[in-house]
Amino acid sequence: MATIKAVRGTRDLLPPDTNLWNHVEATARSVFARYGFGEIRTPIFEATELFARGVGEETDIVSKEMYTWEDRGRAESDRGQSLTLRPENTAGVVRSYIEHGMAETGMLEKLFYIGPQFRRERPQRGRYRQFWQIGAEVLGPPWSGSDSALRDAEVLEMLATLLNELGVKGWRLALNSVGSAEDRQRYSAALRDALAPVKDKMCPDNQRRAETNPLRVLDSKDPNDQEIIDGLPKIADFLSEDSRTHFEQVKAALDACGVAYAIEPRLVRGLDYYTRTTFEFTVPDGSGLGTQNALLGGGRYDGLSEMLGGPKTPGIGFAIGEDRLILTLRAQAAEQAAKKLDAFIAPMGVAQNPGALKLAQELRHAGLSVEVGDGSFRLRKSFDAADKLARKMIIFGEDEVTSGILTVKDFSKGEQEKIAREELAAALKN
RNA sequence: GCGGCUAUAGUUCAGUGGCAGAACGCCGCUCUGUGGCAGCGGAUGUCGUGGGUUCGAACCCCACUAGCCGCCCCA
Repeated sequence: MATIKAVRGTRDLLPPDTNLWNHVEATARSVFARYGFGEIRTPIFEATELFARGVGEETDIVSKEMYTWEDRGRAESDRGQSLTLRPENTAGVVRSYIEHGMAETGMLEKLFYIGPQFRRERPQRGRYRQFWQIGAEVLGPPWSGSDSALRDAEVLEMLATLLNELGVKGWRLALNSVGSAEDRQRYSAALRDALAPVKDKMCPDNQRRAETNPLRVLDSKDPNDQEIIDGLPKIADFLSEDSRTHFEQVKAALDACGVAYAIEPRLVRGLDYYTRTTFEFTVPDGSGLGTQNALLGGGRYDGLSEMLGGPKTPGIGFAIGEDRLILTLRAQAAEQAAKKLDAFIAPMGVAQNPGALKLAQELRHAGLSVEVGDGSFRLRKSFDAADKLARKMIIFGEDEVTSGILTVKDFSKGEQEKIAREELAAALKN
């Protein structure tokens, strides 16, 4: 009979890998807490319309990558509703913000999330159909200071701190401003005009983009088209006074904090809701990501709340590709020191099993990590198992029970000592 | 969604038309309370799935599925 396997583009995360996942998430939580972020958990599926309106009907994500189905509820109210597994989390967070009237506090909200997202793409290294994002959003009514450049810089500085604390090497921050929605509109029109006479000479992909989304032409990697692209109008020339000032303020604050960045006029992000500041953190070749070298991306989305029918709520946020972060850490890290248990108890004979379990209970209650072997194991087998799992092995046999003195082998030193049972927990902590 | 490469033991892989293999790992014994070394023995398996060619297919052909690499796009 055919065995059932994890569906394409999904995978199991197993120990010891999950240790690294937990480490990454714990570090992120710790950093976020220091910057005043609280955790939000939104549903894994939402009304399809949320993403259509928020992320943008024309984006690849919405037009061809979503897992969407029609609900079959009994109630008239939910029958036939179109639902979608979330392809990203920002729209859900903003929906929740509006729904719970968080704007009414007049305060800035700082929210972070960690969770799976779903996109139906061709799987590849660093790209899965169920993938994890660690993200955060800063949002609030305009009078909360949510549109201040200070917040952009704070978020970027926080990301630099997080990557450094995780030990990511060689990261690079690419920064750009795509301007307000109006700036973008004008720039897009200018690009279309500039491309019209020359697009026939470009590759088919770029010809298509010139029509549908001219900003994306800037991203093109096609070497033959670079000359044309270099000659296109620059976004910087289309920024309004406000947008320009805002961008300058972001840069000034980053300079003050010593966060290095590279201005990249061609950095255009694909989601429709981005305005003004956009950014991306990449890692160098050889960091385990292949061509998917974007570790995280984000930007400002001053109009998103209104697109979803909410009050004017400027915001800025980012999403880290946790799968990619893990790949990078694994590729960059020298041999990961395997986490070992504090002790392995080897009962000598099945008659000692109950007593061995009792000893394990005592040690575990004392805060130690302990595994128990089985009395049927030969001593040699116990040694083999213990050496793989634990730093020390406790021999638990008749002699030890009657004398109350336990034999403890320390694998790192290769030494063996006798320790009284009352002192065992304390001794194992060293 | 498009193109290329790949799929054999738990793992890494060899085998390119004639008995299904190696290394590591696993289990047992030498060796019933002192292992890791060594020696001996053992199990590894629908050769990704289905079909075709052939006296005979892991090997050649077709389809499918999955993985990897690139494109598109994105985290």
